[in-house]
Amino acid sequence: MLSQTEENYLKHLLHFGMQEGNAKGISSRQLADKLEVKASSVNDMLKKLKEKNLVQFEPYGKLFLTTEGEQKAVQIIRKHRLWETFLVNKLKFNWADVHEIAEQLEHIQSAHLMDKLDEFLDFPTVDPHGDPIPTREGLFKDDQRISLGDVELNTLVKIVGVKEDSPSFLNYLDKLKIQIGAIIELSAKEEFDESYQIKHEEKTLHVSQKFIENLWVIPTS
Amino acid sequence: MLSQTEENYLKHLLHFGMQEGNAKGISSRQLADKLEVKASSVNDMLKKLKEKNLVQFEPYGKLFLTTEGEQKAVQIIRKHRLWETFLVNKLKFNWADVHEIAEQLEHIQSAHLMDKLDEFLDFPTVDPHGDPIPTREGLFKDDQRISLGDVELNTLVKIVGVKEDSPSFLNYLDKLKIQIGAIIELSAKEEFDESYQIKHEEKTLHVSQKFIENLWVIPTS
DNA sequence: ATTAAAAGTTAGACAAATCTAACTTTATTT
DNA sequence: AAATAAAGTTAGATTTGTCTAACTTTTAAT
Ligand SMILES: [Mn+2]
Ligand SMILES: [Mn+2]
Ligand SMILES: [Mn+2]
Ligand SMILES: [Mn+2]
Repeated sequence: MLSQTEENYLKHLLHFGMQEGNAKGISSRQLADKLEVKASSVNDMLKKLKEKNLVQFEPYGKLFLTTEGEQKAVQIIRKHRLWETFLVNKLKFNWADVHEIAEQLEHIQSAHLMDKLDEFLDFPTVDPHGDPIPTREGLFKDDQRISLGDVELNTLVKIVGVKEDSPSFLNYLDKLKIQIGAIIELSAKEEFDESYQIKHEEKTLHVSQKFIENLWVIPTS
Repeated sequence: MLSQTEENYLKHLLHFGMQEGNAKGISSRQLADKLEVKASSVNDMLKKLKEKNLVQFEPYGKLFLTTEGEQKAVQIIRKHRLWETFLVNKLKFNWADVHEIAEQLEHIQSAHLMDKLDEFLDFPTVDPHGDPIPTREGLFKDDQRISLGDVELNTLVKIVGVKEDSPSFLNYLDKLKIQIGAIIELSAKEEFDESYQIKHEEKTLHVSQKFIENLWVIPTS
């Protein structure tokens, strides 16, 4: 059985897209920053995970999750998202407050519990932030969402999720009364500071590039 | 913040009735057996908990939980029992299967979560095994339950709980179709092997002394 | 092509929670 | 009271995950 720490390393590796064959392999440096430990700690842990056949790497070489490591990581993400869904849908938590608690709950060891919770939640496919919930078998429904940052001006889109679920961003969305499911239009770009105008329910809002890049959308036909 | 290990020590000390002023102070030997560690490990941990003002003890002397230690322990028990209630009432777990998972869930750190869960469960006062759930403030409703082992023959009683929530005992009760709330009568005792006859819904059952001592009951007037 | 910067690695140390083995104190027998 | 057993303590070792500080390799800049 994996320790919570080992699980966290695997999860972050998957979030960084470190699956086998994925070109944009990320540095252990960034992993260290993200996990808020020193690079040497990351190095020590990677050796340990390699020993357990969960990652693959050679000194000064490329780093990858093995299939086994990826599967483990996916299950942790599944648990994280199911718990977040529970907290919001059942316990009526604000969507900005659930991530921290889910960081703890994702390490509870009981496959049976997750099956029961999944059923109780009526088999949700996305979490409160619009992130897909993998199946029991570890499969993600393939999704067509794109970043609002990649959308042409004057296209109608539906917001389906957020990239980063930081409280500051989520609370900002709440303040603007923008929720998942909202239909918006990216109506203008201000070259000077790369800011944008978006239209939402008759109102026009003015937001930053960072803001629009943080939203997942799908075009509405 | 306390580690899970520290929390487990405190919880077990409370279960052993080690509150200040309680005469039946238990030995660290028994604590070691229960926690499945060596006596020396217990000794090390007790020193640490003493340092943190959670227990009080001198070498070769009596051992007690401080008020602070007791409060912490009560909160852990509260969390354990609320989670068990959630698992049975909401996720439809069998009452024999929840203890193990609650052992993990009791260590999740979020007072807000427990308040929300408490509300979601409609403020339960007892867990699925009939054990009282302390309030937010750490108070146990004082209870009149007594052991079925201490009941006179031919008294009608209502089963309100079980002492040990081991799967073997709980599954045995399921097999006998005896649930919490059942009205039974202790109808006869066999001197030879200290076994008993109990009446339950027209049927007469034959059970051991260990069995009846494991049930909490209240007399029905 | 050198040099400088960044990234990655190693050795040695530390705190937490555990252990074994030896020792001391207290309790129980005879 | 002396001997034996049980309980409790201590010292020193181990494992996990981290650190610092020094070192090596790779990448970027001049
Ligand atoms: Mn999250
Ligand atoms: Mn999420
Ligand atoms: Mn329990
Ligand atoms: Mn219980």
